[in-house]
Amino acid sequence: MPDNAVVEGSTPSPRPPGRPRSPEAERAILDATLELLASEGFDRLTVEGVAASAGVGKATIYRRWPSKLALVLAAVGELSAHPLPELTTGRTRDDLVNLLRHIIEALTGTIAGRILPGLVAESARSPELLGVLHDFWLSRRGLMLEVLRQGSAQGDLPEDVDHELIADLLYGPVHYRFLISAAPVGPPLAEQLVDAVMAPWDLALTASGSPSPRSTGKASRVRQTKPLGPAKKPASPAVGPSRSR
Amino acid sequence: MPDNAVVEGSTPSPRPPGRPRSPEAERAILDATLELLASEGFDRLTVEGVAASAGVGKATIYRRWPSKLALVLAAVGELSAHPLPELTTGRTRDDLVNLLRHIIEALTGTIAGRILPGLVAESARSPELLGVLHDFWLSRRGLMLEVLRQGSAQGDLPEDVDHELIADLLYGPVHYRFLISAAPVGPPLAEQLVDAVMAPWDLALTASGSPSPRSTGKASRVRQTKPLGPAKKPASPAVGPSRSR
DNA sequence: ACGATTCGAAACGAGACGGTCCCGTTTCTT
DNA sequence: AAGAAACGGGACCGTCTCGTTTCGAATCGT
Repeated sequence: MPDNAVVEGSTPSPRPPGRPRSPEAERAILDATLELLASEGFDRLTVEGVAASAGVGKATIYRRWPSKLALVLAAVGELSAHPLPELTTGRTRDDLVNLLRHIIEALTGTIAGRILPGLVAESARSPELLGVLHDFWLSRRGLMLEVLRQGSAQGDLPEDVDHELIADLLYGPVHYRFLISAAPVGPPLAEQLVDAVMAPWDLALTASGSPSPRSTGKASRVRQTKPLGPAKKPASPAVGPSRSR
Repeated sequence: MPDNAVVEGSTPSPRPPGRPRSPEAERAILDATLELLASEGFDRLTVEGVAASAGVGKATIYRRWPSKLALVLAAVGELSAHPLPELTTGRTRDDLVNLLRHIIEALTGTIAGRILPGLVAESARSPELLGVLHDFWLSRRGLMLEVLRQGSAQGDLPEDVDHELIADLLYGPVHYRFLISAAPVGPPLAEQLVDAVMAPWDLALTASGSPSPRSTGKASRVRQTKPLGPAKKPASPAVGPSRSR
């Protein structure tokens, strides 16, 4: 009978007696879980390691989450609550670039990116984890699809284009370079991709006689697609911070 | 210096005494390793499991490979030796579609696709595994880059286009859908991607002054994409992307 | 002040794993 | 025929991990 945990929200205020659970401990546990998830991966992550890294006892963890999987799900679920980018500048190209920059920043600049590879592997085996990850992706992808629809409505993109395919055309290379190829992934990639996908359509649209007032000015801007990527820098985030024993 | 396994063939004929190692056992071990790698992932794969699944004693495994990692590396390395697609039809679009179909088939129809997620996670932690995987990708990607260069030379693609970026535009969505999104990945995706990337360029090229008219209507389905002039001889002298360590 | 409940720390049993070793048997070379 | 090495099978060891339990101290509401 170890659980019967916290069921707040609907109940008024039962005010359970005794010492309340420490919010700091909870934060430390979740943060340590994410950190170890990034450095060790799901399989190599151990509850003892989380406890030691968070400076808490193992019992403190098991008092809150019944298993390692539940703990990881809670920690990863927190990532989905991260703020989504503000956009809606109205200009299709800029919105797409911002959206891509945002995901690139998330991949290369936050823990989410370091956790992703391990989660991809585990999600193939755990439906619950797959669901949590899917929420994360769908919330991002939804915005892009909205921008694409808006772009079609504004004449920046053809109307009959497959928005899902365009979204994959933009998101795919980012994740491909990040996960599989060791090619560098940086903010310039966002513009390169958007230009590569939009610029030819722009030319085709303007040339085929459907001039939209906005696309004309933009075509000139888009005209100069980024020159070839100059160099490749070794992106090796390999870190081996904590060697336990 | 992972293994140093059987290096026969070059040596004259020392003829080691005793019973030779069984080739069947070696095959069974490697096959079982790939199968368990697919179903369990790297971390959950156990040498005992491989031995049991292969109908072999554990010692038989350790007699050949010194560690679990070496065994996995050998098994994965075998995948890199898989045959690459015959292409060089000379028609850029068809070559690209074939190339994409080939990788889609490899992902969805062979063990390679089932072991990929787990390997992606582990490769972030094991440089050796990363190298083996990289050989696998580079051998494929090299072919695509060659087709793209040929396409630029034939006028099917702009000359100043970033071939690396185009390759990522084609390969990225495939792996993105396969690994992250749960979207279906099937042979039709190959044509969709190639058309989405090439068709607008086609229109842009024709509209920007190329005298050869073709595919006037909607560009979403560019069926017949014949090269402009007489098909230039492919002149692909011994396509040799053979990366061998 | 008091009891309830938390806290960090430590230990526990059960089980899995990697890797080694030994067994009796089989298959090869000399 | 003899020896050498590989074979499948399994016992074994040290280590690790999980999840539970116990402990004294700290902290809260009443």
